[in-house]
Amino acid sequence: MSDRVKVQTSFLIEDILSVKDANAKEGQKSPRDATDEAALPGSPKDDRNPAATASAPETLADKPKRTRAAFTHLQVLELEKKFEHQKYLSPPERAHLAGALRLTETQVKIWFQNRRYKTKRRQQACHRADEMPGTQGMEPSSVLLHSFCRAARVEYRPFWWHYAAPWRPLLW
DNA sequence: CCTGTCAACTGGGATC
DNA sequence: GATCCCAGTTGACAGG
Repeated sequence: MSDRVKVQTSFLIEDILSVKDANAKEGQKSPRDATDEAALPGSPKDDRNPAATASAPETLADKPKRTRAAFTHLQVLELEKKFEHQKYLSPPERAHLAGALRLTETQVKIWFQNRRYKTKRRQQACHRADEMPGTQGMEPSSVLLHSFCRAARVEYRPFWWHYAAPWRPLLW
């Protein structure tokens, strides 16, 4: 926990580039990467498990804490760019992107999976909200939903608008 | 403390 | 059987 370093996302180009350089030079990565580095695109349900190479935890107390990698701003940017053009990646494309971003293929795959699901949920939520004839008579949750959809259309993604044009109509 | 976010995880179905 | 996907959940973390 204390050794977990939350990645600070900076919008400065030099910061972004320096992060990349730092990663490239010393192989520094998000906490999970340290274990995922060895995760080959094998069985999707087995490529996690950091303890797999060490002795298996015998008790719950021995069970390694689950970590959540914080992708760098640059990594997210590139993933978003790719996702914008392609909602699905072929294995070679995934491998190439993973290599370019110094992520594992599993991480790229999971990211795209989560991204598609997230997009779909947002669309569904917005669709339901838009079907409402105004906010009149809304239940509190619907009101929140409606405001969320409005907010989503102007979501704070300073890097996003440069790339969002092609498929934005679905959501934004 | 509660809540939202998000990467990681699980489970089940589909495809080859 | 291996691998992919979706749908939903879990767990760590940050912010209010």
